[in-house]
Amino acid sequence: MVHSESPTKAVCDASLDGRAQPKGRQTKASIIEAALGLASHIGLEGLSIGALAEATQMSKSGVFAHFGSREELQISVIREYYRQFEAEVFYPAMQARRGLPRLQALFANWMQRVAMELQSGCIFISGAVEFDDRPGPVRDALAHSVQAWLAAFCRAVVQAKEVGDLRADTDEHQVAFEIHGLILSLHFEYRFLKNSGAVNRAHTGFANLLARYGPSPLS
Amino acid sequence: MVHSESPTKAVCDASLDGRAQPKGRQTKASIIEAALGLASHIGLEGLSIGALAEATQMSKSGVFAHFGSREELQISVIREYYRQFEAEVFYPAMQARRGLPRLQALFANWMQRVAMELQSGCIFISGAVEFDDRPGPVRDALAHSVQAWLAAFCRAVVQAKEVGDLRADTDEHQVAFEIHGLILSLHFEYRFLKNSGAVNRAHTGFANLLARYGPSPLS
DNA sequence: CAGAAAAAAGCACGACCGTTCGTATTTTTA
DNA sequence: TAAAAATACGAACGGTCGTGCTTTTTTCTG
Repeated sequence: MVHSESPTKAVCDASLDGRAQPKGRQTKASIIEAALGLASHIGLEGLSIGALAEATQMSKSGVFAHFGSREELQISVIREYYRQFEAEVFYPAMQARRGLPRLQALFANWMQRVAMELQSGCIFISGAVEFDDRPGPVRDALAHSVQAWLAAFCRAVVQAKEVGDLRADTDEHQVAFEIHGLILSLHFEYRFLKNSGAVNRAHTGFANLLARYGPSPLS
Repeated sequence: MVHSESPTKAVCDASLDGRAQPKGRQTKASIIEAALGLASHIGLEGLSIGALAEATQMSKSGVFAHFGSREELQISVIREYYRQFEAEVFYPAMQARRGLPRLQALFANWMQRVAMELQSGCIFISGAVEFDDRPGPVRDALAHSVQAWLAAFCRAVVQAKEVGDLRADTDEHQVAFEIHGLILSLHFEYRFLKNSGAVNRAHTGFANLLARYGPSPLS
């Protein structure tokens, strides 16, 4: 419950006091926050209600009652992760000028979020691996979030084309595919192999990409 | 080191008959094979001895006795996957000429193995996500296998440099990083998002990479 | 402040987990 | 072929899982 305040539902008053918000919602929010912390370490599948109850100093049934099922809990975690991802990766980059600056900001924030924040991993990546063979509502929620983000990234690439920062014949999906690859490779090498050189390689890879897709000096 | 050719123990006679091999080893091998099949669907962490017993039509304790612990079973699976990876990705590509042809063969086989074989995923990738925060012998075995393969791939890049198929100033680790990214992006989009266009994007990405690192026409 | 409503706890369940142990059955060896 | 060794089984253990039910406690409201 550091800052977690959902601007969607009620008016925001958590900064003042938690009282105008019904008690239930705010403990639910704090449960989700703890769950997100756990899930980013051990994965969505590793998330257990027992461990979550211990982490929040509650009883298992007390935690459970807020969601009604484990799947609903997992979906709530996915939604919260998406919200934070938006808030820390997407929106800040929107302040940068359209085109290359915004693209660079998006990539930098993405890198930061996905691999470099101490400890916690990215549940878009771990979830993709856990649920690639497991259909159901959790997978659907995850795929929906991931696709929303990738689509947003693609839009930024298109804008960069329109502004003239990328060649007019650039295939935005190809660019997104390759950049996503850099992120995934960074996640793999930095998080799993503990190879800190991966950070620079991701930066270099991004620069190489821009050099290739950047406007040709002759046109 | 992709050294471990690992027909280490007995002479290979499984092709003829299983009889010269002690009975235990051959059922153990069949257990591992079934375990590998299970693990590539549900992950190394999802592998359970009960499910494995059911798949092999054995009792839980009968399966268990061959390994002594679940971790040892997981490690056996990792070793077997590495062996198959070697046999299907690495060795076949060794028949191609050093340099670009071999690099292309390695990449093609890698793609095939990692994402395109129906259903089963890559436990190097799923394992990396499952064990990036979980120290222990399983993680060590996995990291060892992964690093052996990545090192072998790097060697092929160096050879391509030596032969003159890549620019002399190419950083082989950077190339490996970016190609690994293409594989991971393929795995992500093809396996999780079920986007079949990812196959062509990986190919295109590889071609783009070669164009960049290929010998400059001026030198 | 009282009563209604919401929230959390307590308890129990069936299922599955990895693991152990004693025993029956094979397979290998002498 | 008989003894010895390897192999498989069945039952059971303590533990954790997700999930229902009932009761107690807390919070909100008139």
